[in-house]
Amino acid sequence: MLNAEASMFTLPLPKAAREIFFSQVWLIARQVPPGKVTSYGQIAAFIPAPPGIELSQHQAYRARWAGAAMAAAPEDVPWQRVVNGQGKISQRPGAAQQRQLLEAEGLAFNPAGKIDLKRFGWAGPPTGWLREHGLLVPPEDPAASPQPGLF
DNA sequence: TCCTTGACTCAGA
DNA sequence: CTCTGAGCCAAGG
Repeated sequence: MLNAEASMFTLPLPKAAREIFFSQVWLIARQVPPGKVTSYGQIAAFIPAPPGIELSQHQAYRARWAGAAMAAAPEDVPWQRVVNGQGKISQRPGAAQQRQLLEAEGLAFNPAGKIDLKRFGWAGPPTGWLREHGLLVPPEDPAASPQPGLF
């Protein structure tokens, strides 16, 4: 155990791996259209483990690495469209501005400060785009695609 | 060199 | 719905 008290810990990402990973986060974040949001974890799930990083470590930390990437995002990245997996804005200085920007794009927040991801959640990039950029294509939900020939 | 500092998510109870 | 625990460190001042 490490740092248990002050909220949450860690992000072990060596410089070389970080450069690759961050640029992929930004690439995906730039695809999120106005009026939609995605989450740190959803973006991160499209990105393969960077060279030299264990898969288990990647899976444990990639969402927080995505957060770190957004903190360092270039001007042209719509950082406000990335929220946490519960549909809430992660608490930090700048959170108020994020909410303001999203409301200006037409997003609605419930009294708990939560966005309805069924309504405003982004489906993610098209499969072809993901493949072109060397990103991971998520497995299809078998229940979502009806079998041809079956009633 | 020591110390601080970190935009997360998921499963279980 | 809320709450907990687990994941287990590299940079920069």
